[in-house]
Amino acid sequence: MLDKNFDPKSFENNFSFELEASIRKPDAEPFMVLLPPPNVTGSLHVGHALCYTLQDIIARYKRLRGFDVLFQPGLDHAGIVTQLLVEKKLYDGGVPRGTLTREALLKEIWLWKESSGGAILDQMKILGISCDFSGLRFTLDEESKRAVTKLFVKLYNDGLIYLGERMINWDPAICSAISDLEVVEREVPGSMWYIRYMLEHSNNYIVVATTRPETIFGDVAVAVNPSDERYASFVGRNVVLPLVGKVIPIIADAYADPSKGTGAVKITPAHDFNDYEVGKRHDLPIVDIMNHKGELQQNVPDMFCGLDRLEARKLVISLLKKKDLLERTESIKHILPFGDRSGALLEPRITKQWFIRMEQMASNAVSAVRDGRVNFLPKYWENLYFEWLHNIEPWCISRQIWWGHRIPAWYGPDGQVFVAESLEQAKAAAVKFYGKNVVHLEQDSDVLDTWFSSAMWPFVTLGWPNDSEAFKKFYSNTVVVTGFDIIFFWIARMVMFGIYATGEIPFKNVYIHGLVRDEKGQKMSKSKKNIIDPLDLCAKYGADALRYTFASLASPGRDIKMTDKSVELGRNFLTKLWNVVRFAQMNGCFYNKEFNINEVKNPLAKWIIFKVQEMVKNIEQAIDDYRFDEMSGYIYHCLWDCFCDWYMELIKPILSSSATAPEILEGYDLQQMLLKKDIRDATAWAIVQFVQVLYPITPFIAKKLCGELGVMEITWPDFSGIATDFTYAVKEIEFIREIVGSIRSLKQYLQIPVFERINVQINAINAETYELLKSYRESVATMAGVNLVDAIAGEERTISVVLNDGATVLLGLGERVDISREKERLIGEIKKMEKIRNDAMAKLSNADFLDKASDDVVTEHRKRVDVLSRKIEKISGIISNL
RNA sequence: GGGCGCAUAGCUCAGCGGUAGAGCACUACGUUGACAUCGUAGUGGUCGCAGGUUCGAUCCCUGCUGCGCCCACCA
Repeated sequence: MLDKNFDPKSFENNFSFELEASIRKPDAEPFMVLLPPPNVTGSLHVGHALCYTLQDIIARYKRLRGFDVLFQPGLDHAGIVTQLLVEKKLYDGGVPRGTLTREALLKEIWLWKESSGGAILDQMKILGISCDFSGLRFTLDEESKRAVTKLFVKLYNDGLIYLGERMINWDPAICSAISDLEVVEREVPGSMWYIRYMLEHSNNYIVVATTRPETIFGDVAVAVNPSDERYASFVGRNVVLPLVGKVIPIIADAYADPSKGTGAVKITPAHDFNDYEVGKRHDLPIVDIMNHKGELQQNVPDMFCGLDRLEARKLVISLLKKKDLLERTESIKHILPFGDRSGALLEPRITKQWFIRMEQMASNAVSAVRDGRVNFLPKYWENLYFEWLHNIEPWCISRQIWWGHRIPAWYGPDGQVFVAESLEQAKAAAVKFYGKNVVHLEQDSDVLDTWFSSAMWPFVTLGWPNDSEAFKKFYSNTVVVTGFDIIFFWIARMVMFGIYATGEIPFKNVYIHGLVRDEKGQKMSKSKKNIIDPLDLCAKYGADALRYTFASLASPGRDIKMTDKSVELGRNFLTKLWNVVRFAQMNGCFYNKEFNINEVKNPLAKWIIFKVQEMVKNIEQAIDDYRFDEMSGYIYHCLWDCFCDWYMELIKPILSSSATAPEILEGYDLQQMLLKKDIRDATAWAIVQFVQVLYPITPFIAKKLCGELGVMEITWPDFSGIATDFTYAVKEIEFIREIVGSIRSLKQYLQIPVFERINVQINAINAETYELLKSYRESVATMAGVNLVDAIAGEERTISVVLNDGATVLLGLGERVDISREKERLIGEIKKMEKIRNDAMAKLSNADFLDKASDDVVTEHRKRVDVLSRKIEKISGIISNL
């Protein structure tokens, strides 16, 4: 028997889903849920919890529907994040950064990975994510390494990967190049300094505005706009670079914007993206003044050597002031680039890096979505995808760190590069190239951007480049669920690499869920201290309640504002479920495998079967549309509103009737007994259906209740072979609901105490309805809190309700009826009805409406007018009799 | 500067060319043998604004306003 208190903790820990997740069905249709591998350093935050829950719902649902579901977990080695984390730990333990050799550091990172990496996997189990953990993959495992090397070499041989010397975003904290996507821009306070650049051989000067005075040592020109008349006479002359004394030209270039600063801009090709382009146009020298840590190093006066750029800035300003070359300073707010991982202010730098040419792959990726092979949900996210792919830049894939896939390129003594799958192959290529044996080849020290291997995830996890069975079966038959923030980082790159490497798209559907925000709609962040920990919520409300809440709130395209309290939605619902099952149990409703829907006679049972069937149909549609909110909503309303509030209430008199078991048959009404058995079976049956459709969303309680009910295996409801016509039963119950509802409503309106069971007489419109009422007498009386009588005594005052079919409900009120108030109420009723009726009548008298509106709509309006007219007429009659 | 999304009850959000919905909150009553994590009945909305299309617009179109986001620029 279920406990009186619903306590998820009492059973959630007892269930593990690894086994069922690992079951393969070789002959079944394949379906893959592509789980975004969390960082090996990660722990479960609320965004993961949402994302994984939605995927798990799909995976479990598809399993129930008979698919061979592959839901494979993995971990991402997360190059920069992980290396920074371990270096920090080492630093805290007294090992300064940069003191370990490559091998030693990698050993430390692997040790850390084995001991404390992947904690998130256990947290996923608490949430009930049904991955096949036996198939766990890592983006840096041996198979991935082989695959990454293979793909790199293929890209290189196809001329898509190249080594180039270009300006890139450099992170001086990590001392590595990063890709454009890893740059985050933030507005920060700063200064604009107006500096005098003296004209050569003159006392005249030109004022240049800059936010980066320390780069003055890298200046190679001052640019003005060719159409800027203020400076027309300056073009072609030279200025003396302040603090340096070097002479540089004033050039005319359209890049200089007369409306910005003073209209004259210093050109520092080594340290600014735009200046780099200007320098190329004017064939200017590149004067690099910084090292990899962002310190001024070369081409600067001695006193600046070794100073950090920000320190150098202060010194430059003070010196300029001394020399009276600083005209003025302005405080401004400006947007500067920072590294997304390190948070450091980035430096544009010209370095040698590996790049991938993206145009062709991007164009193929665009086509895949354009022609519908890959679908975004909601569809509008494809705009973002297209926008990025249309303006795509070469992808800088080399990183100057050690934790990651080492670039399979080797250099000969003269710097000649050999890209190959192994040192042996590189050597062979070198021998061929040099025409003799090479003593030593040096492997490129860089590793690949983490996203390079992530982009291969859909096929690497299936065994690519081997021609595996898994690959043939599952590849492309896939959905991926993720947040919009990694559409560029991951989704677009998977499509590009997928098509390039395999010729096929990696997945069919991309479901983009919303962001989980705090109650004010703010992003959760450590600094704002508004983080909600999903594990706390699991501990407080249970994993199922959290999962159910996520499903309910997951409306497409909407962010989710969430607080602890939101989870009460799920908790309350599951409490309701728990209690109704307990009640059924108390009344001897246990799952009967022999229960045959086609043999059900009782209208109540028929009604609930119909409602459940309708619910299941709706759920199936909802989940096909990825409408998790609708899916949970259908279950919620069917269980709570139909099953608990009506069905269970209506059957109570039957369940509590004395008819019990065949062995004490004697003396009891056989009809009653059979009816009771029917109702018990139907009740248990309905509960089992609820539990089954809830299983994808709330697997723990589903398992628990199935155990209680004696259900061996959870399957999806199957309504094939049902020959029952439910129409009449549905009509019956709707009629009963209307009667009970109207009596309740009136009783409260009249402020009649709940415990006072007034007499009620129902005037049926025909014999059929009369019979119907007889069989629901007890239920109606209990639910409405009244005595049903055949006739209310003549002297008693009554008031009436007219039902939709014309039947009348008379409430006997003794002497209490306030006639004028009652008149008022009825007139109010009529007014409401008249408004609706007149609206409909107006439409029906409109020739255009009759002509152009669909037949269904016209018929419906006619019916509306009929029903309302009849009711209005009856009520008018009642009024005039008062 | 370019683009995307959102605007519906006090709050959080569904919905949709044909009588405006849910949950929470609120009000009244209720502890009746499943459930107070509950029940019953209510209150509450000219569906952001202005035009247009349509027999009919909260829904479709255009413009505007407000909020959020993405990309680009930023001497």
